[in-house]
Amino acid sequence: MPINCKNCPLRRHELFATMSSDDVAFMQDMKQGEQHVAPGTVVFSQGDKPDHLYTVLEGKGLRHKTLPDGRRQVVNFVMPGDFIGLQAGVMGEMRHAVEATTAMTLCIFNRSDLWKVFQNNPSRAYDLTYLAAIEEHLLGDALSRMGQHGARERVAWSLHRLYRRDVAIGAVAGDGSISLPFRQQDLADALGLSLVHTNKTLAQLKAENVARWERRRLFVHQPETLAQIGLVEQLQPETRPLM
Amino acid sequence: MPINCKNCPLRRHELFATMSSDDVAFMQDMKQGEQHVAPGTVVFSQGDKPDHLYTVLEGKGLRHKTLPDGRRQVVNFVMPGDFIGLQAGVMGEMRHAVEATTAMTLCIFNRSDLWKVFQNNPSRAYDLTYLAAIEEHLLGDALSRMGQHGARERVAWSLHRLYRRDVAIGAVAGDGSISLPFRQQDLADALGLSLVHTNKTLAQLKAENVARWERRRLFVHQPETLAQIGLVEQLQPETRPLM
DNA sequence: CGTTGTCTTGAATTACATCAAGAAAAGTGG
DNA sequence: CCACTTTTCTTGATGTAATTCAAGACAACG
Repeated sequence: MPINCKNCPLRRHELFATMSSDDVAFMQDMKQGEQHVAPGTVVFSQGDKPDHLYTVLEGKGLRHKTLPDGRRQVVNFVMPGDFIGLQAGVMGEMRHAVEATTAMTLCIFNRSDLWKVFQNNPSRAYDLTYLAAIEEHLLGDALSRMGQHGARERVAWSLHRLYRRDVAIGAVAGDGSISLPFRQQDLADALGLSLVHTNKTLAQLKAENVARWERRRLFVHQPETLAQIGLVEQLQPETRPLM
Repeated sequence: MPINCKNCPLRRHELFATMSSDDVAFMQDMKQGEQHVAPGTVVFSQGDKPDHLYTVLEGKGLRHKTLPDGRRQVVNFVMPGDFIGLQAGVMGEMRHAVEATTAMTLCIFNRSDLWKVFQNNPSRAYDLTYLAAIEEHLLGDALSRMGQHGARERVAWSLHRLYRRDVAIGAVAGDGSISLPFRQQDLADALGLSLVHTNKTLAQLKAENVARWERRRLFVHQPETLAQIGLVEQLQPETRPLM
């Protein structure tokens, strides 16, 4: 029994921009159902021209690019509320892969309906552009970190970002930890670091009692120390559209 | 005397997707005029909430981010045909600065008209999303290069990309060179390298007679050697919307 | 023609990668 | 539930690509 958009639990969080009830109804109408995928499932492959686009309702995953020489860059981590496949929807094909790390629940949309959004619902069309712009902004940020900062800053920055996002959707356990179901190799591939060096940097943050990542869970003991190390600027809480 | 969109010289190039004459008329109607800016002009500052958006008709520039610690990341190079300010248009404020390196001619649009595009012209609205998606793709690519490759690969990749783009718009001089009016420091900041190392890498490519960059002009003597070094995959010629 | 910005080159230093090998988890099948 | 295998994590030692420092040459500019 799929969730009704009106009651979508994600919508409650402040992270997501409020929608008019018309827009909610519109989305409900476009929603084709839900899909559950197992951990490790490749939702999109690089080069895919998929028929469906998805909003992530539950679970976490990775976006990554495979380069001509076989190396892998993790472009982003996929979190609940993310809309995936827009790039292919608009450009024709996926330029990166999306892989589920945990089990995921996906809200299904038809790619062919994308055009109808632009024709019939300007405000939702605007939100699609908004989403693409946010993605661009996030990547620009990541690029800057990679280009200008060292391993310690990068690791702290990345952990901080993952933590903030989960806090924003209330995905914090009683012990204050969040789910971080990735391998150190994934973080290394995201930050352009070697596995070994990533490991040593994480060990350092742990020894300083700033943050501890083990058993697929991240404990941030000193959030703003982490922010300091990661050179995170004071940012007004951002909101983003939810499709 | 501003250019009429119908006769816009940029539109002729295959790089840019063809537009219906209705869309051309629509753009013409939105066009507020043209602006000429001198080299060094800051078109947008980071944090700006500008009233205007622009299409670059002539000239080149830089998009860059200033980080909390003062370091600078060049996020992209701005070329004729690029649409700038969309991020602020949709997100409210610029997350990076845009600076003219040469004199530039800009086609002016009102930010307040952006919403009208979504309301009245679905196909142009779609193109805006397309542009944002392309930007995202380019940044993802850049991120991958930075994360996974060494200085030689990065420099070659970047030069190749700049070269390809200018070839696509026919901006190649009789001697086969293109205009590359940046400092080595700018390239270094784009690639996350030090000025010194960037310089030495360029010197190496020059010694190998692959490419030579001097006096603000780039000569690519061996395009596909450059592509090889830069690990550029065979890509079908992409087209992009022109606003 | 001096002043300033950009480029160039060499030498010293360092942050990070690579190599190697063992320890701890996490799966897998009986 | 326990052996067995595989994956992931951890740590030390060594190597190297790229940074930083320093100083001079060249261009551009007023």
